[in-house]
Amino acid sequence: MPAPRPDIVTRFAPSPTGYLHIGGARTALFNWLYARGRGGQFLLRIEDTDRARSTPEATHAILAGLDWLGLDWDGAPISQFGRADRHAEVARAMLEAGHAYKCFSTPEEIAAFREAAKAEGRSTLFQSPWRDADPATHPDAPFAVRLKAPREGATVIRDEVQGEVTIRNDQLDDMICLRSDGTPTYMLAVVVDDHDMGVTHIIRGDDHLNNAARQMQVYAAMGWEVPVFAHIPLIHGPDGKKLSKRHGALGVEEYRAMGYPPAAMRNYLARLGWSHGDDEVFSDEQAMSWFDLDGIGKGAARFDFKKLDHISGQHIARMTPGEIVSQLQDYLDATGGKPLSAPEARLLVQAMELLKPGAKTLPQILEKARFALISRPVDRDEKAEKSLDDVSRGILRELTPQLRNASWERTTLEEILNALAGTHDTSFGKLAAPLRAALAGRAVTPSVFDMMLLLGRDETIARIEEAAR
RNA sequence: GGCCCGUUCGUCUAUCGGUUAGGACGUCAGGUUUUCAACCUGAAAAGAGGGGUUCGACUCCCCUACGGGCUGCCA
Repeated sequence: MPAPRPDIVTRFAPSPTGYLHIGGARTALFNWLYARGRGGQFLLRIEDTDRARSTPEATHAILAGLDWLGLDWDGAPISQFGRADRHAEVARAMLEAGHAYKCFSTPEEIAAFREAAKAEGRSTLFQSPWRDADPATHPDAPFAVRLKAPREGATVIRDEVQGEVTIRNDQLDDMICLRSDGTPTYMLAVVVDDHDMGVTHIIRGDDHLNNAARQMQVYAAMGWEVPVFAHIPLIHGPDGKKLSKRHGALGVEEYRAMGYPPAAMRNYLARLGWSHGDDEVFSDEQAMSWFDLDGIGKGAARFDFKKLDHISGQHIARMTPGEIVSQLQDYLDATGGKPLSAPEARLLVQAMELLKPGAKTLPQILEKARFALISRPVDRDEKAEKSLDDVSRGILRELTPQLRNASWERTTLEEILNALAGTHDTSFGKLAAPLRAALAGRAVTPSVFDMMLLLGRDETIARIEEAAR
């Protein structure tokens, strides 16, 4: 474990315009790992300054997503919109200090400027005529507050992932800090909030890399200390293109509904774009102690369900029966399934060792557990029905009397079934199929002996008799 | 269009000037087997292209290609 750094503060700052998608979840995870691994703080801020697109439903979905993923934040989530007065105050201070100015250009004028610039092949960065206007000549009209950004020189971003990134100041325009209706823009709000919240490390998507340069100008104007930046590459879809809803830009709720345990999601997401040597499957504790900014890759990663499945299977294999059952309940809850009753839960805990080998997701365990959860009459699917022909029914009828007096243990049952197969000049393998059909109603099940042992003599015989009819 | 970032097996990645370029997922072959899996063994599989720098480049520099981002009174 690195030395404790309680002074470290990270944050996740989603805008509530939709569900928590996989990219956002990973950004949150990185911030969480970084802070938690160092004894620092992990804060949550909702960037809801866009009143038209922000919704309470989205905020709720994001909080629920983080909650499911197990990413706990410190303190109450902060609403950026709720801090509008403070943002305006900073804008005023910059205005007074001459770091910002009132711009009376209307959106129409700006649009016309850009169109003309484009037509003439000039830079479309807007150059406000009000930048150096005499305040005495200001009209009595609504105005936006623009940052008076330096036009000479360059701004360099020292990024923990991307290295030193230099952007010439003439590539940056005077960004708007306060809209003409007096509300703050994101560009101003992030800086003010990050500063006020004491954020020391900003880990976010690299779609903000260029923005960081403009934001640094605000830090400079206010004389604030610039936090450490780490712009992480975005996640791409399987085709290498931008992630879209069609292939993986699903909300984390979808992964919950697909039955991936949150611990597995954390593990998989952590490995997507970050690595620690050859370590692939690890615990939260390990991830927290290992996670560092220099282990983050520079290239965009693609989401791979196959690997997620594998990681998920590994985690399931390491969970205790009790943990799995409680995750099963969560899965059932997420998918609208009927919760497991107390006896059912106990039964699954007892049977878990034969249920979990090979399972990659929670529903796969449920499917394997089906035989134990159902009651007669056993509903058989097509494949199961097919294995119950007249011959096999006949064999099953021979079996039941033998089972009635047998001692109910694996070795005895094995002897009985092997002997029975022998008398019919066949292998036990052939016999197993109709037995599966009888006991579980499916062609794919756990071992027939395991099922018989768990079901007990009476239920086993009853199901076989039912199938043999 | 301008600016910025990226590019190692199909995928996630290791490598931080000298390696038979390593691991994992997936794939294929074999083994095991009571079904599906799981599991075990093995194999195929990579430095985008072109120039430099250097005794020596995946690694440093430049160009090109491709991908992504920003360029909003969105975040």
